[in-house]
Amino acid sequence: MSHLQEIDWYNVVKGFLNLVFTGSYWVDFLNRVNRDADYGMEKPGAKGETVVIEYSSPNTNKPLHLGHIRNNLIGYSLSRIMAADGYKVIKTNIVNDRGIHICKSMLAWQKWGKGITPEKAGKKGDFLVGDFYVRFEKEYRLQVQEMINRGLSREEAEKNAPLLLEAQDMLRRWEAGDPEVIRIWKMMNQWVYDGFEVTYKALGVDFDKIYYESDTYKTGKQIVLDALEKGLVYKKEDGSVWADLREDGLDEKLLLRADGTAVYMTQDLGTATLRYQDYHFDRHIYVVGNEQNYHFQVLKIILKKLGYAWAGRLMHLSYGMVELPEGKMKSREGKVVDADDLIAGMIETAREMGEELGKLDALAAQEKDEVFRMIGLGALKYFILKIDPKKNIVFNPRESIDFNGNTGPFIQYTYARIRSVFRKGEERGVNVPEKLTDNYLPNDKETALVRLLARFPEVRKDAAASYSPALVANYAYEVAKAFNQFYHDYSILNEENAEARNLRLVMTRKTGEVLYHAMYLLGIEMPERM
RNA sequence: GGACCUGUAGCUUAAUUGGAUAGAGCACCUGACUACGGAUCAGGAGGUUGGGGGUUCGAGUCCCUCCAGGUUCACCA
Repeated sequence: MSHLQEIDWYNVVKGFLNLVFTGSYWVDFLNRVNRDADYGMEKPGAKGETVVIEYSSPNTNKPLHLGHIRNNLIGYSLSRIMAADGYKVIKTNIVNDRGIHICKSMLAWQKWGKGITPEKAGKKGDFLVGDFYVRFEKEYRLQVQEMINRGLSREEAEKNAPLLLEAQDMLRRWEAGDPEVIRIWKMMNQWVYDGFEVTYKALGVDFDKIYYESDTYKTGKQIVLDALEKGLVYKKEDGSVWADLREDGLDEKLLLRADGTAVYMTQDLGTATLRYQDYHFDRHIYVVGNEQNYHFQVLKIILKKLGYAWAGRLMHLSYGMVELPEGKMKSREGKVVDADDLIAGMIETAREMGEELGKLDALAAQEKDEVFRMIGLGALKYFILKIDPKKNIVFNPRESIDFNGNTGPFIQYTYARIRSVFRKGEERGVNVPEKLTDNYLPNDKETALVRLLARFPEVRKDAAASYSPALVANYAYEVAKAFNQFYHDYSILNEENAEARNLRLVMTRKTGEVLYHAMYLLGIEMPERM
């Protein structure tokens, strides 16, 4: 033990061997990483493997809500974490633009819309379409109740309400290519896309490739028909097509309806195979809520049954639901935390707090807006991402999201402080040294910070291996906290001992870089001042 | 009913994957700048890790069982 010069001393407590690194070990570490501005980050693609990450996956019949925000943030963060782990990453989205849900909105618009458009209504298109979805649901409920009053059972009524039959008929006409149905469908979907675009942009997420269910279901149908020909799946008397999963301990699974139309599973079979053709991925991660665990279990089994060797490369990152204190969010009943509102509200809160602190009064209005936007979004994103993805979140809209403590703004603030130090340093002509000597060895607070910095690559790797942005978020907090503790007790620029000042300069710059990158991995921007 | 997930301080949560006295933040109380930024820092109080068994040197973590909550088992997506 004594011949290892990196070890200062050791002791044994309750069967544990404690090794304490020497101060010069940490000086060496800082010298090793000093000039590497991308310390801890791999080059995207360096690994030579491709990972496709699907997230967002909205239905086109309503605006995005808080649940989608969690999905998007996890997916986007994960894409950056995987890229920083050396993967080539393809960010992708499947738009569920087809199906009975959109037909419901279309039908309601046809019946009661009087030709209204987002322009005429002065409303975002996704909200307008969502209104008609709610309207359909309301009228449908009325019809059902009326039928029950006339003596039908609830089940019969729900199944045979004229509005539902009309919507189902519309879906059949859509799949048959009826020009009028297609026209309305295209028009209303476009309204929704335009609305989504605004939300995605506000949230700061994007995609490399977007798939549309209205395309992929055709591939899916073809796959099922081919499998039918090969005898891998079978047809029942009524003409519906099924896969038998009973030897896998599951049930039978419908793949095509009796009328030949596709179901959800059909299009996902198509989407997966199209993506494999497009990217020959080594891994494919679906960021989808845990309510679809069964779906993805079945998807993998069916693909395997159909002979696709890459079925084993599909992973489902199953995250928990976001609920309200009164229970699950329900779009149909309008009980949701709307994404646009939440984002705007966070930015507004950041503005109020910022104006009150008054630190940015010297900045132009536009610059201030930009900072408040970063802080509001930083608070929201960090709040969501610091929680283990697989846990459910209960979000109480009446309790505001914190800006102090273990929060995004705390970390942003720490970064702004660091930037401020270097701005001041430049004014005074202080430079960060190329190399440190070990004439000055780090004190306790400095050592605590540096050893945290040394853990960054490992934390980043763990986050990639376990698909967990939360690890990065909590790590960033620890670093920021350790820095603030050090910063409170010691001077950097004002330190008179040049050796000590140099070590602090190197360490502080590295802290700034690590915080910046860690937050980058979460998709959170860092302001130069706040 | 079957399958899967979750349960840690009033609230939000962490725990190096089986390791040391379960660690933070919010809220509550008490303190700290003529300093490079107080959205900060220091301290106090707050825990039978849902209950009970078991596995072993050692369990918040693994196994069994019960309790509570959630999801799913659709010719919805």
